[in-house]
Amino acid sequence: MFTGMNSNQAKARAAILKALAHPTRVLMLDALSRGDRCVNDLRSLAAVSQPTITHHLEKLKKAGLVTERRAGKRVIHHLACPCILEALECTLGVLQSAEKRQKSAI
Amino acid sequence: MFTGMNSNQAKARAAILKALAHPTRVLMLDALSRGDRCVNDLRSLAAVSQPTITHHLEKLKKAGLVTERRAGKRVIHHLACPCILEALECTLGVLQSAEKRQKSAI
DNA sequence: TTGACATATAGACATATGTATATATGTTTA
DNA sequence: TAAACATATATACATATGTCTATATGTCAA
Repeated sequence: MFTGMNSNQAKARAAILKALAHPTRVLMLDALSRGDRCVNDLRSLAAVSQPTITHHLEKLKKAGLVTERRAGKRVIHHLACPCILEALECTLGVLQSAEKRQKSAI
Repeated sequence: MFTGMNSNQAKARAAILKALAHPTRVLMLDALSRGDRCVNDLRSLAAVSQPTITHHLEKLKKAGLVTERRAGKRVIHHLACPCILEALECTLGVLQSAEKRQKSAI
């Protein structure tokens, strides 16, 4: 009998997806996909305070998506797992098929 | 100048990722990837009440991930956008690379 | 048409999340 | 070493989320 994914696997996967599931964090990962950034660089992506950016980075680090290193005054953040960009990418498919459904419904 | 993803794109993508980002919903999507299911079938995946399952399905429907049709007493749910399974799949890569990091840290 | 079954809705509630302000810590440079 | 800059931590708070129980609605079958 094939029972599919188990509860622990689902929990682990959901935890990673949760780390992605915020507009600001999506923007941060997108930026990091094009190069490493310090906190201040990332801050310019969204209209939120510096502690809020730090907080979002904390979540990404805990999920294993981002690593950091200090370089002088700055703390540089790096995309630890570029494979996660596929998850970002594949949301596009959902948006497009939703669009298609809307058009055909006219 | 290349500015990457914009705020609206990020919001739309995050909304879809948010719909995925719960253990029960991950289990439901995994089950639906192997065939259509009614609410009661899906209920057996997790130890939660029927209204809670209905609530999770509502979120998946709003995100455009799932569609439904009535068949007699049952309401059958269908994976509208199988491409979203790639997002589930790619979390595996993150988990594995986290595992690898832990081992090398010993 | 009544009873049984399947699903949806309403309402309540505890916890999680995202945000800000104020402040502390760490690092460089004058 | 003092000032300036970059980041982190503490705290508070409003809103979102996940869950339940109770109840309503929809559908079939006797």
